[in-house]
Amino acid sequence: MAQALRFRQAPSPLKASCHQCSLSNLCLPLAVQDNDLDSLEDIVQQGRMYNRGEHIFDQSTPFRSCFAVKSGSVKTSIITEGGEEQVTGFFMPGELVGLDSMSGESYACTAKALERTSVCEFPIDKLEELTGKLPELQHHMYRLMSHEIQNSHQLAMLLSKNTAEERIASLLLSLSSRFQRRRMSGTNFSLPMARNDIANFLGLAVETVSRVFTRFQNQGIIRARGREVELLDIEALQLVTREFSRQGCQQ
Amino acid sequence: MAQALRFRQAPSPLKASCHQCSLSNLCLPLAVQDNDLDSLEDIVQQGRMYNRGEHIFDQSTPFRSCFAVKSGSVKTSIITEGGEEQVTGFFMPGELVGLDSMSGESYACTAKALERTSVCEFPIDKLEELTGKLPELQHHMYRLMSHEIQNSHQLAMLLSKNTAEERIASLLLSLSSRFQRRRMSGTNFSLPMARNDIANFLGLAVETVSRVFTRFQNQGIIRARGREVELLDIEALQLVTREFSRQGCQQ
DNA sequence: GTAGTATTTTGACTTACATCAATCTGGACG
DNA sequence: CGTCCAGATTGATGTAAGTCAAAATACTAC
Repeated sequence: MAQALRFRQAPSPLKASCHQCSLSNLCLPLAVQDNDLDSLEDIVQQGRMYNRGEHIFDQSTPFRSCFAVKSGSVKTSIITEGGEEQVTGFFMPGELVGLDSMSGESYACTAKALERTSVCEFPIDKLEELTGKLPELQHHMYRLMSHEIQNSHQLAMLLSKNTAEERIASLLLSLSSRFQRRRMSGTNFSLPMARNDIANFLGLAVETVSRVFTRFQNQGIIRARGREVELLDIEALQLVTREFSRQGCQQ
Repeated sequence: MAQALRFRQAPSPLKASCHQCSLSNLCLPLAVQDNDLDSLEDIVQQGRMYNRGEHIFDQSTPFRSCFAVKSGSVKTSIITEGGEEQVTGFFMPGELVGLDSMSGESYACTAKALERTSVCEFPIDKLEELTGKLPELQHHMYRLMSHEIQNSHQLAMLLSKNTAEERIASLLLSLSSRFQRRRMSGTNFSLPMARNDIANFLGLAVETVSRVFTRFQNQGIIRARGREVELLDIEALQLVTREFSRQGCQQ
């Protein structure tokens, strides 16, 4: 009952408990010593719940905070002047959203909840202050941002060099390993995003995504019904993603 | 004469002078107060000169340092297992190379001098230590990395949504503004990279790049002879890059 | 349940760019 | 000053994936 009452006042800054969080081995707490965890808790704010489709922030929002996904999932995308959308990433529990926005006044992208989602908020000024005091946390931030650059380069590579099948196989494998990190099934999961988002992210048309899904299904590599996906043959998927480089080798 | 002697011993760690560097308003010194500049100088090492084609580091090199381009220019690329190359960026004087490598033991990419190039080396452990002491420098590092993520997202967008003409126009405009930042001509410059690198970076075939260059030339938008480029009509180029979004608007 | 809308799938046709092949520079070097 | 060879250009042809159109399926809300 007391619990319920606490959640009612969610929009107001509510201290989160990293100590008790099941994601503490994935999220920022991963980088700090137990005795420093308190100082991290001091700056975290328990964010509110977002329903599917709600914006956590968009490109017109002044940049104040980074957000760690606590439950659910988030899609980030850039909206061009012409209204075109480019999905730049999907974020799952334990992952940090907003690292691409630390160089401007406003957020560099729009973040939207793909399902019912909760986040923890890290006000950037407090976070920077803290990373100045905790070298391991600073180091971890550098690592996270660096990793984000690598991810993005990887995506660019996928977009410029790989076929539709290779791109989709890569995405499925990426999702698989991220589910596994959270001790969930890596072969049997529910896609948090629509086909449309997948298509946009991978630089394909929806129709193409759909066709590849059915092709994979016919080949017995996956089983897909709507957003429910089962990876029947992970090795075959891995083979698909490497098909390209293997051919490059032969020449 | 004394000068000449100093440069002879270049390979050994030689303290660089940020105070006297003409790039101090672009590079890391930009972020530090005058009275803290000494501590930055203390950790910088004057790197050696690299001839065109020489590797500054590659994916097998253990990650130790970030490098600021002092003169010349650098190309970074990822080499896949299959030997395929994906160019991930071009770096000009004042820009920092290696930010994508801060999350692993080895460099995440290979950096190659596109012409005769000199760099300043920032050992990462010393740099992290220093950013822990100088909040503005830490802030600047976050900004740089964040900007790198944005750049990369921008590239992904270009690759997944834009035509060959739009991609090339974007690259030309990006180079133009980067030359201008260094108080050089933004309309009349020499491309540091080969057509091949442009093609690879933009996810195109060399032939396509070549064709677009001649098309632009026939339209009177640019004048190009080999690597020498003159932007005759910047507005037209900007128009090309926005062509796409404008059409998106009309629908 | 049923109506209504959004998402996904399937099929027919088109297109921008890749690929293949040949020719044309232009700078390095003896 | 010609020889060489990597890089750049130009042309002809093929194809993966986009676009358009329509049907099928999944959600939502009343």
